[in-house]
Amino acid sequence: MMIIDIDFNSDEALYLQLRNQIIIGIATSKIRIGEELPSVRQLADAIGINMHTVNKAYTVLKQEGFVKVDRRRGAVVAIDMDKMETMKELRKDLKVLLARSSCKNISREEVHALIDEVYENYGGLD
Amino acid sequence: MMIIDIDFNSDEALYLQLRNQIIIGIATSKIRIGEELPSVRQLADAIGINMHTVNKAYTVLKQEGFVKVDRRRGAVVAIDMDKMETMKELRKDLKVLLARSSCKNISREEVHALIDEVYENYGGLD
DNA sequence: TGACTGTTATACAAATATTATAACACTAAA
DNA sequence: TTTAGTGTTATAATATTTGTATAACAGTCA
Repeated sequence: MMIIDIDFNSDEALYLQLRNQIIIGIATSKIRIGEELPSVRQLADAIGINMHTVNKAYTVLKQEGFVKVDRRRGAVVAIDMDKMETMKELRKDLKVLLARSSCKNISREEVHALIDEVYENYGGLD
Repeated sequence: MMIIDIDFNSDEALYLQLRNQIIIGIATSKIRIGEELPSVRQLADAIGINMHTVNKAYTVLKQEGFVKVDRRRGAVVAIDMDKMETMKELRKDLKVLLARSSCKNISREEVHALIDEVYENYGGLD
């Protein structure tokens, strides 16, 4: 199972930290397509948080098309290829992110380089 | 003065919508460095929201180094060049964003293209 | 003085986040 | 068939965040 580390001092909601780390886990193949996520009770116990907080993360992941739920196997990684929807969201997020960086004198080239850096760090996913 | 349009049906907090739009406004030179933002009361009236909501947006912008406060002139656009800090935050945001896109089969090249597209749309800021 | 700044202090309502128990329907294995 | 494991749902309680509402304060400027 992948390692999840939650920052209880972060201002980011627990269920969102969980969601983000699971998405990163999928992208970096620490969790494979078809693989089962730990049960809500297991993961909640392991982290030391409530079952419902994990359940909320799983529900969001399901709505966003990262997992499907199988009665027999629990939450299973399964990607919905809603590429258009995702592109739309990405564009909106990037608008703010690029405005922020531009204000702070971070050039377009530096952003491109930063992206490549993150990709390399992930170990060449493409 | 720049145009602010708030989506009251959005799940994004009003003060964050405000913050983001002002940052985009600065990046796209709709508000220039040294220029004064409308007073909290003026802007609140114009949008039809409470003074404190605008004040919160301004406080966040100040903490993040986008405006400074002048007793005489109110909130003035002034960028703190805390480039290192901003880079760190960008990297963290990009980690999640790129993981998300990678899961949805959006390639590295498509992300680069999307970024260039947003930049072009802004009118070539650098 | 008078009108305007941001700031601060309360108070309140609504929504969200988190925890806590408990039960339900279903599945798989003993 | 019992038992233990899934996710799901319901209900309740608490804490935090968000947004609004008044009101006052100290400083600035015409």
